[in-house]
Formats: sequence, C-alpha cells, structure tokens
Amino acid sequence: MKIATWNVNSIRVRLPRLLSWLERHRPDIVCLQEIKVVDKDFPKAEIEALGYNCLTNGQKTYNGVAILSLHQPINMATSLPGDPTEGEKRLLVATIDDLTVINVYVPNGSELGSSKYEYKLNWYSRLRTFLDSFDPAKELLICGDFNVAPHERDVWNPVQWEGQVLFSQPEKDAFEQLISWGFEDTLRKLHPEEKIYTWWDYRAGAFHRGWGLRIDHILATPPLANRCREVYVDREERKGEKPSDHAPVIAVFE
DNA sequence: ATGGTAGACAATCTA
Repeated sequence: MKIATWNVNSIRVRLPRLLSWLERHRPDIVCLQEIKVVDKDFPKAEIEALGYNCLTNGQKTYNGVAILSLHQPINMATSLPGDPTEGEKRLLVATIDDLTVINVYVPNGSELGSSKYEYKLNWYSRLRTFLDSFDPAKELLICGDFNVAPHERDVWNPVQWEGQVLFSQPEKDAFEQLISWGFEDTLRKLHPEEKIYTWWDYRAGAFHRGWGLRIDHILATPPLANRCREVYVDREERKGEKPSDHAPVIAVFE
C-alpha cells in the first residue's frame, strides 16, 4: 500500500504534473493540500479517468484539501470541532478499506506574535483534541502540510531558523503533542538522521541552494508504522517547469 | 525591516 501527501499549491496549475505523477507512481491514497478551488471546480473527471476516486473540501483562492484513492472513500469529517461554519478548508478525514486517513493543511502562522500565529497554535490544540475521538491502538494515518519542521535536522540552517515561524518552540511543542498522542513519524523511523526536506521557498533560488525545510509529514499509529517499509521525498517534482514549492512525500506499507 | 517568487485575482493577500 502506497500513501502520498503533496501540497500542490493550486490544483489548476499543477494538474498536468499531478496526472503524469499519478500514472507513474500509482499511489493507493494521495492527500493534497492547497488545491485553491471550490469543489465544483476540482478537475474530478481528469483524475477519475486514471481510476481514482476524489473527495474534496475546497474553497476559493486559498487552502482546500482533497483525498484521491483507488478504492472507494467514505467522507468522515471536513472540519475541526470549534471551526466556524464556512471557515477555512484545512481538514478532510476519509475511511478507505477500514483505514482512516486525516489530511491536514495546518495554518502557516505568518510570523511570531501575529494573530495568524495564535490561530495556528489554536488550530493545533483543536486538532490534538480531535484525535481523542480516535484510537492510537488502531491503524490511523495523519498526513499533510503541518507547517512545522520538528527538529534541527529538518532545517537546512537551524541557527538561522531558530525562533522563526515553522521552527519556533511553541510550534514544535504543538507538533510533539500530536506525536505523543500516539503517532510515529514514518520518515524518521526509516531515516533517523538524514537531512531531508519537503519544501523550498520559491524565492532566491532556495531549491537550487539546498535551502529546504521538512514540513510535510506522514504520521502513523504503531500498528501501521510497524508495517512501513519505505518513505521518501520525490524531489523530482520540485524541478522543471512550474513546480509546486512542496515535493510529494511517499510512504510504502507492507 | 526588506527582498526574493508564485498563485489567485485584479489591488493586495497569502505563503
């Protein structure tokens, strides 16, 4: 079973890339973030033509998440407890063949001290509370753009990044609260020390210079994590014409 | 405190 997460930064712009990538990798389940379209504008027909089911939780201009799956998904949730009605679309929970997948696009946080930063920490807190409706002894995945680099080895220059948004202590603490609920970070389980990144700023030639952060994650409860055989970042998707600023993360389970 | 780029959308906002 192959699971992937990818912040595509606009499904419209990334569709040709996504279709070609789906054909080559054929993941069983794909969590997408920042689709930036309302549900009716999601390119469902093109993706279904490749044999995928589409669940979407979209909005105009910003955010929006989707889950693609080879098998039939059941939509379990589209918002967190405490979200305003018609709020930002950052969560989608699906059950596919008895496996539950939580797809998240955590708020970026803008900068420390801002209202967006407080909103991010509050969102994390509500996500942690939401987990109490699940069981860490069962097979559960949470995938997406967490907008947090958990450790120094997840940042190209931890000295420069210390205290900055994406790498501040309160954000790392909030992420750790998810882990301590009962998840394993699948990439770190298989690659404990390697410098591996998933996001590079579009500006200043960051990708070419290796200025990346690992902020996209696939977390699994122990029964599932124990069956994880391979996790990698598909850096090829950060190259070439019109890349997203994020590369996909792929995990393979036995 | 700013710049650098990308996307949505039409003057900024978000990242």
